[in-house]
Amino acid sequence: MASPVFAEVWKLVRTIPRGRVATYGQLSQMIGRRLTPVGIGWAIRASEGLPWHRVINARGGISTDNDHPGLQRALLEAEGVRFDRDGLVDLETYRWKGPRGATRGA
DNA sequence: TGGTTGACGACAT
DNA sequence: CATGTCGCCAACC
Repeated sequence: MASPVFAEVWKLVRTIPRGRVATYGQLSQMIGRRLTPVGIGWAIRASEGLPWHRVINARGGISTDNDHPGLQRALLEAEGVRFDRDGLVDLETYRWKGPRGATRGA
């Protein structure tokens, strides 16, 4: 693979529980800021078979609508993630806290 | 080899 | 509150 950081991103994305979401900036910080949010996008885009639909922007909105119109939202809704009228996810509710954040009850 | 763009984010205006 | 600019890492031309 191109870079170990990519693998980290992939592993991290794979760790996101079903019905939960993470932001690009969040993942960027999780890997120690070794990759910028844009880099996260690159890593995910260059991967296959990942739950990429669980990765959204800092506003809780979809940033992949250009590549897959409506797909990401549909996939998330299929997992029980609700969108408001602005098409945004309530990060306070669905934001994934990380691999160790699971220690706390929902 | 160098410059620009991008599945983004935060701050300044 | 909306728009503009810079930062960041990797890919593309």
